[in-house]
Amino acid sequence: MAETATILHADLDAFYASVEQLLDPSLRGKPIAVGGGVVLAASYEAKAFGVRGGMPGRRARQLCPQLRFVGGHYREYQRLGDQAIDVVRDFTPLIERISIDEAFADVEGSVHLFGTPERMARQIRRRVRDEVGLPISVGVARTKHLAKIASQVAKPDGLIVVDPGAELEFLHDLPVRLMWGVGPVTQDRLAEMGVHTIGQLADTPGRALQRLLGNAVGGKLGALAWNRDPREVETHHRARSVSAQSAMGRRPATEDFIGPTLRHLADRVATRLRAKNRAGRTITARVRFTDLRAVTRSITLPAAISATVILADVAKDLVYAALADHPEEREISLLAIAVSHLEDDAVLQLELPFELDHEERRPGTGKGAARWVLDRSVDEVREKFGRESVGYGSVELGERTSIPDEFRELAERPV
DNA sequence: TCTGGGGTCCTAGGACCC
DNA sequence: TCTGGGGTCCTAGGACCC
Repeated sequence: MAETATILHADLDAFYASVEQLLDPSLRGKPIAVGGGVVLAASYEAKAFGVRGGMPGRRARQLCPQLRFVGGHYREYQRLGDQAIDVVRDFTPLIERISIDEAFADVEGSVHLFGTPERMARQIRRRVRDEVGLPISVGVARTKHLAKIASQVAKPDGLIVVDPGAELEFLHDLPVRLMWGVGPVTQDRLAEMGVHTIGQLADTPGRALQRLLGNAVGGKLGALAWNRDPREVETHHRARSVSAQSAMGRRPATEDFIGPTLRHLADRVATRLRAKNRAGRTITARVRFTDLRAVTRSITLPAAISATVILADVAKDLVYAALADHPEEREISLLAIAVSHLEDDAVLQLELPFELDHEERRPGTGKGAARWVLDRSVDEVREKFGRESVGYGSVELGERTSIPDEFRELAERPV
C-alpha cells in the first residue's frame, strides 16, 4: 500500500453568497441569499435557518423572514472563482476543475517542493483567505472521492486530511448521502434496506446493492465503500453535449411564443458550438409542462450540424412532436435544446450531404451550407460589436429572458 | 412546495444486422 | 418456416452533479 493521501479537493464555501459578503461588508454575518425565484446560494447565517440552495425563494423567506436577497455580481463570481483556483494551481498543474468554485488537485509530484499535502492545503486555505478574501474548505485523501467527502465534512472553512490507514474509520459513521452519486432517491432506497451510514453500506453485499440500485450505481457504491475508487485527476476533458434552456413560468403552448424561444435557445447553443469548431448529430428538445413533468424528443441526424436556423428548425419539429403526444397540455413551463454526439471540425458542414429543407435536396449546395456561412458572419459581427448587435429570438422576445447571460455563462462548461 | 441553468451517466426497449 | 444469439445504434426517461 504505497499510495498516500495526495489528492486535494478544494471547495469555496457558500460561494456566491460569500462573494456578496466580500463586496459589501454590511452583509457580513447576516443571512443572505443569492437569487430570487430560487435560491442559488445561501450564506451560512441563512443556512442556520434551514435555507438551502435550490429552494424556492418564497419558502426561504418563510424560514428566515429577515433573509436578504442580493446578487448580480456575476462577473465577480467568475473572476474570484478563477483567482481562487489559480492559487491551487500554484502548487500543481494537475488540476481538474469541476465547477466555478471547486477543483481536484494531485499534489504527489509537488511534495518535494512544498512539503506534505497537509501543509499545501493549509497554505492554499490561507492564501485564498488573504489574497482573494474568501473561505475555502479542503479535503485531502488517497482518492478523489474520499477527498471530496472530506472537504464536505470539513465545511465550513475547514481542512480534513484522511490518512490511508484511517479511511474506514473516517467513513464509518458518515451518512450515505455524502457519497458522490447518492441523491435523494438512492438515499431513500438504501434507507429502506436499513442502510443509513457508509459503514452500513460497506457491510451490505455488493450483489444486494446491484439488485436494488442497478449495476452502475450499486457497483460504484460497493467500490467506494471498499475504497477501490479511481484517483486520476483529469486535467482536461471535452464536452459531450451543449444545451440551453429557458424556464418561463406558465405560457400558452403557441407558436408565437415557442418559435422565438427556440430560435433564441438554438442561437446560444449553436454559437457556442461554432466558436469551438464543433457540431453535433443528436438534437434533443425538452418540454416541461406546468406540473413540472417533462418530456423529451430527440433525433440523430446523418451528419453533424451547428447552424442556428437548422438547429432551431429541428428543435421545433421535436417540440411539436412532443406536444402532439400530449394534446391535453395547453401550457408549458420550460423549453430546452441540447446537442450531443459532438464532432470536431464543423467546416465539414460546407459539404453537408443532407438537407432539412424540403425544397433543397442536392448535396452541399443547399441552404444548410448557406446558413452556416451566414452564421459565421453573424459570429464575427458579434465578436466586434457585442452579442446584442445581432439577435435571433432575444429581440423578438423583447428581452424577457429572466436570467442574465452573464449568469448563464457561469454554468457553461468549456465545449 | 411547485424551482434556474448547464451538464454527465445509466437503463431499458426496439430496430436492425450478421 | 417463426427460430437462436449477439452486437450496435437509437430513443425516452431518470438520477445525479454543481
